[in-house]
Amino acid sequence: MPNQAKSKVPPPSLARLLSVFRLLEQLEREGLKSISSSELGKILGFKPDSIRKDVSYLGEVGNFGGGYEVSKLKAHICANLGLDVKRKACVVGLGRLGSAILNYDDLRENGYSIIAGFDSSINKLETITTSVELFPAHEISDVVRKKGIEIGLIAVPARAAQETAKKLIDGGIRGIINFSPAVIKARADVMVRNIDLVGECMILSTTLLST
Amino acid sequence: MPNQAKSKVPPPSLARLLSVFRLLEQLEREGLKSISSSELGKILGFKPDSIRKDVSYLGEVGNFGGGYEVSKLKAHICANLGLDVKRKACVVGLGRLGSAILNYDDLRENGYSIIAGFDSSINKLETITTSVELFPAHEISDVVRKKGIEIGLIAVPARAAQETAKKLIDGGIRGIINFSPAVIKARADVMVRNIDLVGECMILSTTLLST
DNA sequence: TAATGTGAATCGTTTCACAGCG
DNA sequence: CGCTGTGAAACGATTCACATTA
Repeated sequence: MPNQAKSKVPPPSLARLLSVFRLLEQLEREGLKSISSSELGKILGFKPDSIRKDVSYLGEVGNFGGGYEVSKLKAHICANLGLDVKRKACVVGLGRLGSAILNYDDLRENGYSIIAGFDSSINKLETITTSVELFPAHEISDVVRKKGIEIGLIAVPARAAQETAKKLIDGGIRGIINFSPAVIKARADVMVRNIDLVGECMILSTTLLST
Repeated sequence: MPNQAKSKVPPPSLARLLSVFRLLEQLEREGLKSISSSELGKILGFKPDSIRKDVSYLGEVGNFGGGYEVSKLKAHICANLGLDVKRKACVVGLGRLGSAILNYDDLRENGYSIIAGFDSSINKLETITTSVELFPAHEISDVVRKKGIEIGLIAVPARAAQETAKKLIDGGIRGIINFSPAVIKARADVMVRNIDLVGECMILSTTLLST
């Protein structure tokens, strides 16, 4: 019965479903009971057709006459995509960006517990005030393994990114989000996602060059 | 002669080309003269075929026997994608994340001048130490217009994101990078890109649910 | 009737295979 | 010969059109 979501959901659909899910959380808080695919699409900027197909990858949930029941659709997506599982995460690199991530409430509110922070500068570890436990960088593998941390957020300078990733992977990390512009090599079973601010700016630049 | 890059470069190719460009900058600094598509692919994790096709969208530059000349390919991508144009940017929302972005050196080093910061809290404007000029949020439209700022980086809470975007757009902004989880509506001629940390974590979670 | 769910058509990207050049 | 550049084939995602159902 626990529909072990066969990874047959195309990546773009997955991304949209996550957007839908988070919108549904908000709509539920606002007391909305029901919503149609076109209304969802209007709010999120997707085509209603896409949303319907995305949802249908997870099985049927809608009411043919009158859209989707908000709580039902939300629960459906949540269960199918495993969003109800809480994950432990850590941050490596406690500069401005790393510190910001360390204290980013949105993560906690969405089921991600940041339970460790790392930096190679002992000085930094002593001066930062946070409720998260801090460790020197050479303890990354140990701490990740002992605490069962699954997700690593890398906010170190580019030149230190690969080495950082290696330590995380050695500790048994499952996924990495890399904020540095460096390219990270990882085993196939460790998923890496890059958040590249400069790259995003360049995409804007390129697309806007028609000024 | 200035090859007004017809926007016939597919979006995925564009993203790859930007990665290649930044790698080439690094390789050039390291003194490398020449590189093949397969070597580029190995480093960046792309298929050599893709890289060759991506590059070919911009015209021919390679040497048929021996790969690409680093400086030539770099200049070629730069010119075609308009990466040599410097852009003015601003940051709205000077919490931890916004402050980190305000002082993010990688942006400056890649041709993006952050020339203004905004926050609705006067108190915050007075306590932050930065070399960037700071303004209260109600001056966004004015400052953007007067200074000719093209890119706006939004790091405000979700509930304030749309309103912030409106002010930027009223001031004539050309592109927005939105770090908040909120969905932003903009005119078709204003490009919006979203950087969604929680969403990225959820994509990891979903893909890793096979633990 | 209004909206879902879904095969079929369409569109865009990637991969393949190889001709062409240094 | 090695590697680029590129049509053609394969693949995957989106959009369309409509049968289906409360």
